[in-house]
Amino acid sequence: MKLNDKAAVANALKDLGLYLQIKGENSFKTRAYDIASERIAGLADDLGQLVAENRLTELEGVGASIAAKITELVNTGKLEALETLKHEYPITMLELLKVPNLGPKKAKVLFDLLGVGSIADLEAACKAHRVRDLKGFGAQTEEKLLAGVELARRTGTGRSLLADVLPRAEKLLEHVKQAPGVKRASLGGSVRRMRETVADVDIIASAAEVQPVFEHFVKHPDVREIIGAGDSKASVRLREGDLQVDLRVLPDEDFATALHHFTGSKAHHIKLRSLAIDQGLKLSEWGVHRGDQKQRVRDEAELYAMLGMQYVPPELREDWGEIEAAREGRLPPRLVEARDIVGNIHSHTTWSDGRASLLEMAQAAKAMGLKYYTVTEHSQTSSYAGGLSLDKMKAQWDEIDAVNEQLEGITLLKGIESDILEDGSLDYPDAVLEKLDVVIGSIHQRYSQDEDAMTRRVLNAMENPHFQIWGHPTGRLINRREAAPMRMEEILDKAAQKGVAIEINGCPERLDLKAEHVRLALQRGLKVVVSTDAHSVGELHQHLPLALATARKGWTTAADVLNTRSAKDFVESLRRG
DNA sequence: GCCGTTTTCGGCCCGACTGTTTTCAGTCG
Repeated sequence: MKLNDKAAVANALKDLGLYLQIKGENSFKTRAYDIASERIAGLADDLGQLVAENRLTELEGVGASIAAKITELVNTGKLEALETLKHEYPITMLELLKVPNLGPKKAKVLFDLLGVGSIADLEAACKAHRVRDLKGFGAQTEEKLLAGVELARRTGTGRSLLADVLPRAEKLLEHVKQAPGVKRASLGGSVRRMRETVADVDIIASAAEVQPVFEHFVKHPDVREIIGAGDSKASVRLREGDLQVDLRVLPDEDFATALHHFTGSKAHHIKLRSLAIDQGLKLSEWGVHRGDQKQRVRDEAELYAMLGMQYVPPELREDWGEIEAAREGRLPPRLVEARDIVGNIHSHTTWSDGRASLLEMAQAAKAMGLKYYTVTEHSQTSSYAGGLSLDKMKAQWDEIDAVNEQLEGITLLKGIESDILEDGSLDYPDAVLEKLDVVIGSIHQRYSQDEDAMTRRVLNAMENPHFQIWGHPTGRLINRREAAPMRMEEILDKAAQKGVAIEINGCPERLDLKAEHVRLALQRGLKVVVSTDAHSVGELHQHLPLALATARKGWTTAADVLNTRSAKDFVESLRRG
């Protein structure tokens, strides 16, 4: 069996690393599997091709040994070393590591001495008080592990949608800014890096005195319990969703380096610190030191300048090549920002499955300062979503004309979100499509097609000269539905050849294309649209920042985005051939 | 296990917090 699935290969390597940790392997060895796993997960190239051409070891962090394991995985679908370990331990062994405060060392002791090989085993052992007498454990640890069992069960994957967390995090940040003596405060961690899912919230603040800030922080009504508190860090859990929030408070002179440290990512930092060492510097949350001499760092820009590289925006700090690019001056000078966006792309009204009228949506877009608004209802095959028949579409054109008459300062563009049918054809005759300003083509059903069929379906659609924007390309729903199987590189090559633009859809659970794929598209010279796919006025506001965040994370500049252009330029640049 | 313009062997990012200890190991980010 062939396994050309980056996520599956990355997971196998990660699991292998975890098993080796439990076995007590050298931590640098287990980390090597971790690094390789992340490298594969974020890989731009086609994995099958790298294997076929024997080029895996060209990847940083992949040597002969791991290359052989990846090759085995891709060619056979299995990994002997991992299968052996899976037989050595219960199948549920790795789930134990999801319990807070239980790492590989303690898990090994629990398994070796008590036979604990699952969360259920752990619960039973704790309740029978068999854990507290083990060396290195105690009554408090036993209680913590028992509480951790509850938490691990409740939180499932443990990662929430960015959109669910971001507003709550911003609210807490505002609260922290109000605390006595706070000079500067910012979000950090994966929320600041705009990861599509996040596990917790980090807030970093500067103040002369720490305790008053902590006391103010934990009084927020959203805080359910205090998990821990030291000299510089307080951790709490929120009432809703068990979300953990860590607050660090430091002297203002340490703010920049602390913010940088707690923004991460871990991989970005590990590489950056190695670079610092090469330059005789030591980098940590407590600052930059040359010998015993602490260097003054006022902000993050100064930190990167000190290391002789371009400033790296938080969204880019993933070790996806940004450090090398920053050293060589190849980072985009400025990523796209909210102020660059002048048109709303992709939206639904009560004509199909939206919840606001055309006029209401247009007025809201105008109030946001936008200059144009594309009307793109569902097409006739999506009857479940109120897709427009030909007659209805023509009737809507009259209303669009009327609203255009009525509203000053914003232009409505006539468009459609056409289904890409099973064979790749669009949902209306060419004679209708050619009358529209904007045609988005999206897949809405028959996700079960295999990779070949799905790839052919999209390639066929791109042959249609009226197909202008590929809408929510992979159809994934984060934490709910996998991306449709397709050969993304091949399709993006075709899109580049045909002049099809790619949507970056800002629905919280779509964020589709995702950032890694956005980079692939940009590398091929493709243009993107930053879109809301809004079904209500609220979603116009909520989705745009999420689409922008995804675009930025994919290294997008204003010049790459078509809806930074005037309505006239926008429509003209969509026209093909 | 990976890596290399002082090295093909001997390093590998760094520190806070906690609970267990009586100087430290494990976990976490």
